[in-house]
Amino acid sequence: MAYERNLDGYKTAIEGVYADLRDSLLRGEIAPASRLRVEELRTRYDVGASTVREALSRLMAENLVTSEGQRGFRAAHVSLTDFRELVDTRCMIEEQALRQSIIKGDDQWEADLVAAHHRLARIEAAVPAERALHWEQANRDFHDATVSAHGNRWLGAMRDLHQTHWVRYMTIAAPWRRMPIDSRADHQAIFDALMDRNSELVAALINRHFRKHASAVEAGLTRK
Amino acid sequence: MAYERNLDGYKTAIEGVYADLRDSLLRGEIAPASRLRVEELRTRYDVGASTVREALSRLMAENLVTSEGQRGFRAAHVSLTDFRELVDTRCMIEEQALRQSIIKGDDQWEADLVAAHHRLARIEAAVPAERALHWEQANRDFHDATVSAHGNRWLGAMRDLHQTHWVRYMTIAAPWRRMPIDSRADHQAIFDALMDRNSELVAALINRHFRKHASAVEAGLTRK
DNA sequence: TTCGGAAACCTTTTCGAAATTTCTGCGTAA
DNA sequence: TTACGCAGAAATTTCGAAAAGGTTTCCGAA
Repeated sequence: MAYERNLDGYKTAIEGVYADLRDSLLRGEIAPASRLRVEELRTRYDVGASTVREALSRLMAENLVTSEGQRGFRAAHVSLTDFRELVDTRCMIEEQALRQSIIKGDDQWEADLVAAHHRLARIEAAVPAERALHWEQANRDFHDATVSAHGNRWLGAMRDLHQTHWVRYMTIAAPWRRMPIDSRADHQAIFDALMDRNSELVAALINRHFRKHASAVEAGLTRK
Repeated sequence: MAYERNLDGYKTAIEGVYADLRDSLLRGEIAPASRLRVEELRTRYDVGASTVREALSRLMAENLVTSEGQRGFRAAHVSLTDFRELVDTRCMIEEQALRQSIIKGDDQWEADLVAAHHRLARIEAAVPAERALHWEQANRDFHDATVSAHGNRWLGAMRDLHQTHWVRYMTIAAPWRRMPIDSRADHQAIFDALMDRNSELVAALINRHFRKHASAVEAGLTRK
């Protein structure tokens, strides 16, 4: 298991280990529920025991890692039940963020949204090769732009957390599912409804949109 | 600043320091935004540096402590803006948890709710001396009982987090406000609406109930 | 006086070994 | 066969000192 990581560019060693470990967890390189032995990580990153422990402690903040007194750390477990609960709350959070954004959104919000949607639409209309390269980022930017006017940090933090775990489930259970077949129409519809400031329609659309993505993950989770 | 703490009863020293520090933070014994020096805490609890650091790292999970690379830890800051955002999301979360509970609630939920409401009503009808002693716990138990059937761990975790910070703001900004004058009528109305499974009414009542509490805190925060 | 820089000081961060606890495998007794 | 217990191994947790980085103070030059 000899692989060297680059921990440069971070202010402290803890941050470097934290970032790399987080990345491994989100990429699915570390299996859910597997043990994260301090001694093992210590040699992998070539740092002290407490540096590793502190990085792991910080990952506990995002529920990516769990710990049980005197029994070490583990990667967060995954389950169909857990994922379904995640989807439910994610829908709720996104819906609320969108409703707030529609209420508070100013010209700047609209302008940013138009731009983000334009970029995404271009990519979704492009050939598969290009899509694969940029879609993920453009998709995320678009969704971020839709809610960018909500202006509530607590809501934002919850949204980030749910997005993080969503990505992890995607990677673990449906890594092939890069871009859902019909997301282009979804995004157009959401964009139009937002420009109309039609909250009810936006709410209905985003729920459907998310649950469509979710079903692919559920299928992947069930298969195992 | 010589005060001895009891760290017994915890599996690890980290957990003990974590629990005591958390308590101090919630009691307002540690001022918001004040620095949390490792060296100072080290001597206070008579433990090693990394034990303190890890306890602080775990408090970061709950946003009770912040850290900036190479510049140590600080108690979370408070502000009127932050509190208002907290209140908004707390209302949203509680409303959703209640709606889910109403949908999923079974006989057990109803029975527990009746019992919790009964206990709370007794205390709210009692003489001030007794109220002061038990109201806080009974109030919390009642609200927990109202949402106990929602069955979504993500929602539950968010709810706990918001409740934690709510308590902190209460303690910091309005420590005298033990029991709002008219919470008795509020709780009765919420209870009745729940038994009727009237979601819309419950939603309206809980928002009003929370914002009533919140205004006392806002006044306290503004005064400073 | 004001500014720049350097030294002294303080704090955070990092490490590795020691202490503590849990896990594992094996032998013994019921 | 199953249960129990007890070493030995393995892993976690804890400590305190040393290294690294930030902050303050003070001195001299402009």
